Amino acid sequence: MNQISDTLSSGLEDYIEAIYVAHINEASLKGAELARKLNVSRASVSEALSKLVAKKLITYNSYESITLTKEGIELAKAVYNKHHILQNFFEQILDIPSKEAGENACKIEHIISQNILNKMVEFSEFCQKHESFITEFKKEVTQKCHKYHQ
Amino acid sequence: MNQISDTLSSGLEDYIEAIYVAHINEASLKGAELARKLNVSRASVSEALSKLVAKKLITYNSYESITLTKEGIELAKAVYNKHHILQNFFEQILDIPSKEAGENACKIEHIISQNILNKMVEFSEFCQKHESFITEFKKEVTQKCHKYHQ
DNA sequence: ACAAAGTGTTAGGCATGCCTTACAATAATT
DNA sequence: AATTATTGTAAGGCATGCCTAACACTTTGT
Repeated sequence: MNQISDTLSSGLEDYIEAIYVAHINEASLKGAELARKLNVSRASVSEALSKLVAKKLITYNSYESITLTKEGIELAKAVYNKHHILQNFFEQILDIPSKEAGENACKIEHIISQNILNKMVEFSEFCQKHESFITEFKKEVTQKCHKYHQ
Repeated sequence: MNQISDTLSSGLEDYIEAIYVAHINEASLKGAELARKLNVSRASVSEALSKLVAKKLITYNSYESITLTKEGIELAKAVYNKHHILQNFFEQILDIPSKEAGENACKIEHIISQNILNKMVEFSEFCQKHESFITEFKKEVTQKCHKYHQ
């Protein structure tokens, strides 16, 4: 069972997301390179790619570069979008440094509900229309920090 | 190794958090009850409790109720706080229904960085001082929904 | 006191995902 | 062409956490 299920484990989502990033950059990607990108062993990548092939999300032959199928692209795009929504929200609204925002987004993207993500987008848009609000917030936080460090 | 490490796996965090909730409600809690609360088998609870005992976070003898040690309380409180910050943020700021907010908080609490949680608190406080902002947001979202469903 | 109900534990398994080691196959370089 | 570097895979393990089944122990209620 679960050969071609509709959802991916968070581990496999990480792999397909990384493959998608290469795809939109029109960069060719082999297993060894993917292992470096994700900081895992080549063996782990090998296992993961087999699973993604079994689920028909990628096409892959040893020593060639990895290709996403149509379904793979759709699925990867969904994960990638989640990542971006979170990253933007953390950076733009909460004023979190980019690196930290990205690291957190990477983990949360696998478990957060779509409804919350949608609300995050709406909230961001609302904030853009009331620009001064976030500006004010950032100003206040900065002042607070100064107080603590005086 | 890892008998008494300083951090808990997300699974164990769930257990200790549930134990803490009983603790602040001054309710006595046995393994079987915990299993029902967390929707897992008694066997899984048994394993988890052994680990928490080994880490000296709880005291537990079969057929008696579970007690948190001082360290256990500290650790549980930290997890519990994270949960609350997330739940509040989702409910108050993003206007997410309570149940969904709680379910998401339960998962995200294990992986989100403290810095983001702190910013969420600050942002919530800032919003409270500018009450109309969130009120406006909720109003707009509601209107949007009506448009979609017309 | 004894049966029934509730509680706890152990053993054996499943699924994820990661690792190292060792080996195989291909690519690149001399 | 031969050597070296890179890449891929298979085997065997580790850690998490969850499950069922079977059995043991305790508590409750008649």
